[in-house]
Amino acid sequence: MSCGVPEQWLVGGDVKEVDTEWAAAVLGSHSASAAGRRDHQPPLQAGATVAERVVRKRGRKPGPRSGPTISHVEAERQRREKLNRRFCDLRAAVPTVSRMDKASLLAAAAAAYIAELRGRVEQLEVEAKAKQAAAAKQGGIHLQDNNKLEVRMVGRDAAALRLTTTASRHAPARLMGALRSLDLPVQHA
Amino acid sequence: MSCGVPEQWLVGGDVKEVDTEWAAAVLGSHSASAAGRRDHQPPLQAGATVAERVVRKRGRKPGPRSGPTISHVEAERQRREKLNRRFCDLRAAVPTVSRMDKASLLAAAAAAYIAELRGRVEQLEVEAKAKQAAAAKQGGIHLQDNNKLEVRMVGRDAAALRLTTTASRHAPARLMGALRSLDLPVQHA
DNA sequence: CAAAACACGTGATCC
DNA sequence: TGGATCACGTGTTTT
Repeated sequence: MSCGVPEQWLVGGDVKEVDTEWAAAVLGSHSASAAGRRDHQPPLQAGATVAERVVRKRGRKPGPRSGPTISHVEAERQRREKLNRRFCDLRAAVPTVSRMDKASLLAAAAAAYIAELRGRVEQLEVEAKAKQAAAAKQGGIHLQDNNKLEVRMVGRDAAALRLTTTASRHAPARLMGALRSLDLPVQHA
Repeated sequence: MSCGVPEQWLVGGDVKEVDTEWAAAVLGSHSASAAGRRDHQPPLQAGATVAERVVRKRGRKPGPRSGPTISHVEAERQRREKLNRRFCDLRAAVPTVSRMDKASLLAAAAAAYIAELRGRVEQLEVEAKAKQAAAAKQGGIHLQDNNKLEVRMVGRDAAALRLTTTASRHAPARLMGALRSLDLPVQHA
């Protein structure tokens, strides 16, 4: 039931002029509040609260203005609603079961965004590297730096390799990766 | 200047007790507002507004409460601030020159999020396909039969490999081919 | 009860 | 002018 659709928002048909005896408490601290909290079903549970919403309107003028104000509050309500809808849409997209504050959610979203961009860049770089590798391939084996790979056959069906490199920092790991990428059954490291 | 750091927040040193003659308008519609609008530099531009913030404090008790309220408002302010920070972080991550409403921004973030996830699964699928293709490649050496490849590290930058195969006809040649395809500098065979 | 999170109405401000 | 967006203080609910 969480984050669902409006679900009969503005329930009780006639919503206006609740005729509250307000005599004093002139334009008191904007009384109205009453709202169901998270999980967005345009927060507000049916009951008495709908009335509470429109309290405040009687004598004549609470403050300087009265005309455009009521329209303003509605507009603001719509804005809030839209924003929360977006929040929910994002919650739906997030993997972790959505028990997040809006703040944390935003953080996650930003993280995902940069991750997405970084991924793009990475893939492009990879493609570029592939190009380069393809260009350099036909020459077969070229000994850049002082890298050496000695292969000595042992019997008919066994080979002993000795890889010696200077510059590479994680040469072993890269060798393993390369071998694995060949789908060679590596038994032991 | 947009979305920057606090930049001397709470500027004017002494900020309290603006001594507003408030006699009437007891706890009027929470007067205080005054804020620089978007682009978040903890919204509020230096000037007179800083004072406006702390208006309302005089006689003694505006309403029933006075104690925990002032703490509450501060907490809420911090919450808002944090949230807006997140919003800015997200704006920074977004490519389009960042002239977006919070709502649109959220939408974009959600879109990016799902894109990111979709990219992940896509890449995984691609990898799986690559594995399969590599396995099916006829030149390759795959682990059917009793083929084994033992790798033993010698020092930090040297590796000794031992390839044992049964069925292959020209195992050594194919090994060399495979290694060559990796663009590894092979010195001796 | 206190702290945190949310929703609401309202005053500004910009276009 | 008026609609759209924002920040703010406060009341309410959740933990």
